[in-house]
Parts: sequence; C-alpha cells; structure tokens
Amino acid sequence: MTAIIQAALPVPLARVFDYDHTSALPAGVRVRVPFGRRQLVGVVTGTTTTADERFQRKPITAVLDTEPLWPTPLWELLLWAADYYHHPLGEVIHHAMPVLLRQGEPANYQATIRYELTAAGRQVQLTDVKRAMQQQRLLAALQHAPLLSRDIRLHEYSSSALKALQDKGWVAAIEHHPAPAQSWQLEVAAEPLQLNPEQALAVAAISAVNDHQTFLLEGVTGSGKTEVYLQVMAEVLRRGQQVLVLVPEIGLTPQTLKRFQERFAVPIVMLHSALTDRERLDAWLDARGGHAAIIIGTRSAIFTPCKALGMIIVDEEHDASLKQQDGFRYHARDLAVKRGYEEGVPVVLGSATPSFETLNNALNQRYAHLQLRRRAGQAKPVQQVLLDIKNQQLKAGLSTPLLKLMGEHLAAGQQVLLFLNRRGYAPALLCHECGWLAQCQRCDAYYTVHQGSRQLLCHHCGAQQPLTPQCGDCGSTQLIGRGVGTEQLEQVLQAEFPDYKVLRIDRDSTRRKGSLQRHLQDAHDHKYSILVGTQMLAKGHHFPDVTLVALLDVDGALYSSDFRAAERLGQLYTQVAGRSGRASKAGTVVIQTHHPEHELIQDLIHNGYHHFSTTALLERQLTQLPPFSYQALFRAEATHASSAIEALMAIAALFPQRDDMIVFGPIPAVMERRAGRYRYQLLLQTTQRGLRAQALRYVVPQLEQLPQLRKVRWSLDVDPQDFS
DNA sequence: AGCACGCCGACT
DNA sequence: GTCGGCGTGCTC
Repeated sequence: MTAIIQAALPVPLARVFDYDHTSALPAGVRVRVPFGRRQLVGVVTGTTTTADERFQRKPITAVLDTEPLWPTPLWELLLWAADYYHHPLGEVIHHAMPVLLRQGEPANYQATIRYELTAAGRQVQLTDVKRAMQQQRLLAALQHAPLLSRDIRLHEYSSSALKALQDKGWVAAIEHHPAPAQSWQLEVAAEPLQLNPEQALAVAAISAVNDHQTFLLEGVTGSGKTEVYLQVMAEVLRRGQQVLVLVPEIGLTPQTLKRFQERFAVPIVMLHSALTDRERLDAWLDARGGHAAIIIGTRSAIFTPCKALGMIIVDEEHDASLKQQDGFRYHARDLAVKRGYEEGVPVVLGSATPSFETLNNALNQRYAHLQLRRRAGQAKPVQQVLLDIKNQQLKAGLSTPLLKLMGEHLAAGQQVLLFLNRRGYAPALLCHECGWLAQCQRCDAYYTVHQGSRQLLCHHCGAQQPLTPQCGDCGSTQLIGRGVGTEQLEQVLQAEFPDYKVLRIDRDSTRRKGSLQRHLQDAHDHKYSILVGTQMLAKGHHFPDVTLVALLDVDGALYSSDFRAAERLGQLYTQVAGRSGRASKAGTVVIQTHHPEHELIQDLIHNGYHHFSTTALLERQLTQLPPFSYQALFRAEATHASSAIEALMAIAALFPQRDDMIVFGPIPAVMERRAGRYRYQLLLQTTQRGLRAQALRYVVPQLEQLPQLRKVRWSLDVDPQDFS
C-alpha cells in the first residue's frame, strides 16, 4: 500500500509538495525528501488521495520522526501564522524548529563525553607536564572541573593533548547522558513579597482564570509587575503546568534568570543567543517533554512546544523587538495571544507603556485591563522639566539650564543619565568654506563622523572611509562635524565635568561580547557619574543612584512621517522617567525641545502615559489608522528605481477597487536609495481585518507569476510596525 | 532559496 | 582557447 504525502519545504514557495511513501504519516513529522538536485528536510502537512498528476512524484528518502514535533495546538498556530502573515508555510515551519532539527538531526538528547581526572590524575602536579604547554593548560582546567566535549571545542583545547593525558591514565572519558527526565514539583516558593491592593487584585484576577483570557497588566515603572508575574506563576507551577515567558532582547540577562531562580526551585531554561545549537535543542526538548517548568526567551521562544503549558507572559509587550523585521515578519505578542487561545491558557501582557494595539483591546474589553498605578515603596513623584531650546546657546546639544541641573545633581553625589539617539561623533561632515557634506555613495544619507576610529561611516549600508582632511569639493581643510552624536557628547561632558567619570553606552562602545553587561553593571555600581547613551540604555535597567535623566533631542519624533513616532516617544519618555529617582531620592526628568508647546509633549508631561495614549488613540480612530484599520506593506527594492516601481504597480493592479480598501503607492521609502538599491513601498489598508485577509489571499498567490517581481527583491509585511 | 543551464568578457 | 559573470527557470 502506498500513500501520497504532502510536505512543506524550506523554500519561498507557498505550496506543499507531494511525495510517495509506503504508508500514511501524521502531520508534523519530518521527512528527508529529494527536491530538484538536492535533499531537503521537510515537514509532513498531510496525506492525500487526490494528488496533481501533472507532477512526477518521487519517494520520500527517510522519515526522521516517529511522532509529530509539535502538539496539536502549536501546529495549528503555525498553520494559522502562515495564513495570517501570508508567508510560505514551509518557511514558517522551518523557522519554528531549532537549527539541528532543520538539519535533520534526531529529536533526541545526545550522549556526550565528559572528561575528568582519574585518581592518578589528581595526584599530578602541573609541573609534571612542564614541557607540554597544551597538556598543562588542559590539566589546569580539569583540576578545576570536569570538561564536556563541547568545552574542549569551545576553549580550543588540543585533542592530542587530551589523548596524551588519557594515555597516561590521568584522564577518564565518561559517557555523559543528559538526564532531563527528572520530574519537578513546586513545593515551596521562596517567600513572596507583600502585595499592595492593586497587585493583590491583579494576582487574584489572573489566578481565577483557568481558561484562555488575555490580561493587560499596565503598571508604571516600579509598581511591582514582576511580583505579580511571580505570584501568578506560582499558582500555575503548583498545578504542575509550565510557564512561557517572552522578554525583550535586551531583557534576557542573567539577572532575569536569577530573579526566577531565587523564587522557584524548578528547572528553568533560558533561550539566549549564546546557546550552542545542541544546547538549544536540549532546551527545546526539555520544554516539549515537560522537564522544564519555566521557559524564558525572546521573540522566537513563542514557538517552543510545551507539554503542559499553563500560562504565557509577555513582558514589555510594547517592545519593538517582539516583531520580526525580516523574512517571516511575525509579531510574537500577537502569536502569544493566539497561542493562548488555542491552548486554552491565560496570557499576561505586561508593560508600563502598553502599545496602542493592546491598549485598544483592553479599552474595548477584549482583554482584561489590570492597572498598577502605585509605585512600590515611598517613591517620590518625578519632577518634570521642559526646556525650550529655541534660540538657546547649546554646548554639544546641551542647554545652559541642563548643564546647571547636571552640576547640582553631580555635586550631590548622584548619577545623571543622558539620551541621545545618534551614535558617532557628528551625524555629518561639513565643509565650512563651500557647504559640501560628505555623502555616502550608495545611500541617500550623509556619512557619520567617528572620531575614535578616525573614519566616516555610513550607518545605513556600513560603508566606511578614512576621515579625509580635505573637502571633496573645494579641497578646503576647514571641515567640521555638523550636529552632535554620543561620542562627541561624551567628550564634551568629560571636559565640562572633569571631576566626574563619563560612560558612553551605544552600539560602538559595546561591540565586544559581554561589554554591554559589564558597562551596565559599572553604571549600576556607580563607577561612573554621567551616563550617555542611545535607546539601548532606555530599556529596563535599574540604576539606583540616577536622579536626573534627560532626553536631548525629541523634535524628530514630533514631526515624523511615521504615525507611530509619537507612541514611541511617549513610551521612551515614560520608560526613562521611570529610571529616575527611587525610594528616598527624588528624580528629575528633562526634555529639551524646540517645540515645548507641542500638544503631545504637554499631554505626556501633565497627564502621564495613560492619558496620553488614550488621547492619541482617539486621534488614530479619527484618522482611521491602526489599530482602527488593518495594514499590509509591500516593499520592493532594485538597482533601478523603475524596476521597483513597476513591480509594485503590478501588485497594486491585482487589488480590486473598493471604498473600504485603500491601496496607496508605490511611494519611495523614507530613504529611497540604500546600499545602492532603490526602495519603494505599497501600502494596503482596510477597515476590516477580514477584508485585508481576503484581498491578500486573492493577490499573494498570483505574485509568483508576476514577471515584474522577478527582478526585484520584495517582501510583504502584515501589520507593519516600522515603515523604514 | 538553491542550483543548474546559458551565453559574453579577461586570463592561466 | 577556458574560467566565470549573473539572467532565467525549475523544484512534487
């Protein structure tokens, strides 16, 4: 008996492929199949009797799994996501697998070898192998702790040295089976903290639900959201169920892990970027097998199978890193809500500054809205200062009143935090004689001056060239940096406040692995008095001695072409204001702007984020922008602008004309030319979500046939967050 | 996406 | 004379 198996393959083609096999296979099982001239790992989506006989079917090479990789609800989520984002199913499924499974490795733990000293080996002194440096190094490490074969590779210990030590009988190789099968049980959690009434209400509301319900936990900074998470998690863990926790990229730190470990004596896996492929598969298997009680990870962790999922928590649900910005452009928060629905478990979305999408869902009762308005402890309210810098003398972008404030806080032994969202020394290089500006050859952008590396750098395509001493136009040597970046700010501040140490935290100063963590720790430990940084510094870090925070330049966000710019400014402001002042120390937050009268800023300062966001939401409603309309963005880029335009025009022509559906474009991207390619966009906007889906379901399958699309790079972004 | 086939320029 | 540039076409 033979069966026709349908398999989804990791190719950008939105269809499944038919293969012959001796028997039917369940959906979710991996198979190795011939595809053209190569062999691919695909995933069975079903069995059919009515295959398209125009194709010459080939037999499946090998069946790789005995059971589906995903529990049914998660499998359903993958199918749903492929449909919702109009992305090829094969790629969606591929994305949801750990690398080793994509490569066809068995979905099993693998035994590894552990090397440890024998009794004889423990007697050996390092001086006994004085002449063999490699052996000595290895011996020193083994005296400290046994090593796994992975450690040998990781630290580049010599395998011949290892062999030599084994031959001498000093080192034994022991087969090491990872033993994940131990069950866990939450018997006692560490003593929970005392809750205030709002927290208690939130914990009670969430814990009372044992089916699906989405909660927005809106809690101002320092209001104790984490304690609410921990206490509702305790309930879930006590029932023997697992908790999946999504955190922003920047929040995935050892401190996060520690916080959970201190409370719960249960197995926790953390899916961070430093894991090896094998470790990642082990973590995935731990979660799927129910051996891990708590699974913490970033965006992609939403695809981790869980044997007994009891709750999903999305911390900092407004964070932009939850939306994938290339390839399969999913939003992990939205998938979390969908997954919670499919699995019948509660979903908690936490934020001090909820996204407008989530806020809207809370206001119209789709989500239960829980608010924590009180800062824990006796935190004093933050003092807000709006500095009008029109016609003001600025020193590296710093106004005189701000410098004076800084001096006061520093003199009082406090720390000061300054945000400037431009790295480098100066955002442009200007000829003082003729007005020439150093421009990137491949982008519609100016070079950024980097003084430290003595280079001109394009932040958009990565092009760099030495900092030339002469104007490219008139040959003058009167070149000056125009504008201020963090590098210059750091320099000027150090000169201005020579008695205080300045630390800069941006992509350039934290390039080396682990240096961000080190810098943050140093900042926390008050090794520096003045902290300068980009957005990077804004998220979730707690510096207890910071009492003054300043946003140096917010004007760009006030008059941006991106309708979400105001939302992001509100979130940034509120997040950084929360960084300032704690417990006994009053905090001050400063905004420098040329537009102090701007209503967004006024609303934010006088009424707070909640009022600001609800007001701005009304504005969105009036203008029919998301979340009151539904968007999808087609992007196209090509070496000739005309190719990109024609491709998008061809796409636009496929949409039917209707009153309740806008097809806008093609229009050039904000930066029309980038890395030598012209970039254009086509925006679809509907008043109903269903209409967008219907239109895309009609149009997207036709795109493969469109000849105009063949010579461009194009993509589709459903619910675009960023229009760059 | 790969990977091949397929026709035109500068090199051992 | 070949190696190799990336245009176009196909993959059950």
